[in-house]
Amino acid sequence: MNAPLTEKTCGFADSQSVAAKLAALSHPARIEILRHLSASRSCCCREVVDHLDLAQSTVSQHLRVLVDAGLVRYKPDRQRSRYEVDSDALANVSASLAALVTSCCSGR
Amino acid sequence: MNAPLTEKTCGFADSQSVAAKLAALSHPARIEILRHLSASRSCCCREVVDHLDLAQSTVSQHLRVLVDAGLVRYKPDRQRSRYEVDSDALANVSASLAALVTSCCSGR
DNA sequence: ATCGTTTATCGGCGATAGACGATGAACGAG
DNA sequence: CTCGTTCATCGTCTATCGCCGATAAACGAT
Repeated sequence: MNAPLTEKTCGFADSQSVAAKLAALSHPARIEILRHLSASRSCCCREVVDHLDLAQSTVSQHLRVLVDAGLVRYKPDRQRSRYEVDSDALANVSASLAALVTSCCSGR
Repeated sequence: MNAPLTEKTCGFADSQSVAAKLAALSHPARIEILRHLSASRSCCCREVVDHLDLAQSTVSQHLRVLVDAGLVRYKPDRQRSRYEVDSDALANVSASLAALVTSCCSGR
């Protein structure tokens, strides 16, 4: 965990922000997109569209959700768009959830 | 991690089921409820209502979402309802997310 | 200059989420 | 038995989600 957590490991981000990040992950298509982004090098929208069997506009929206949540980085590149997973941010979400779970388990 | 994962650590639950569990966690009120459940001993609906400043019906619905997702156990007790966090299930979700994150990070 | 490709965004549609109040069932206490 | 408490469920309303097709902008290639 190299990303500096704004909260201590045993502390919490507020429910609001944790929920927001998890919401971005709470859709099968977006999880699939994340997997594909991390596995692929190209990371353009089109490629995801081919992989996913959804309309291009729909995929673009899903990507936007991930970007807005800060889980995916976006960089326009010619007529392509480069999307890539923000590993640190992702690790952060996972850590937040883990912290929540830990506190729930240790509390009993 | 004492819960036996049905998939290998490096494998995945399908996106669908992971997404469903995360969806249950993707609301501030439900996260708050989880925290309260784990911190409190009583775990009845009323107490959560007092803690949360939401209508009783709304809280009941949130609890139902958590129960349906398998993250909270429900047991009727007299006129009360006992809700308690299913630590194993919660740990499982966390592990699934961690596995996803790990694979995304290791892939690059 | 004119295509073809890629992409983001808009508008619309149906479905679902989230909130509430009202209601009735269950139950303890009096 | 009756009253108060607790709870789940129902019906309703509004907002948002998820999806699509259409469109326009950006850009490379011809």
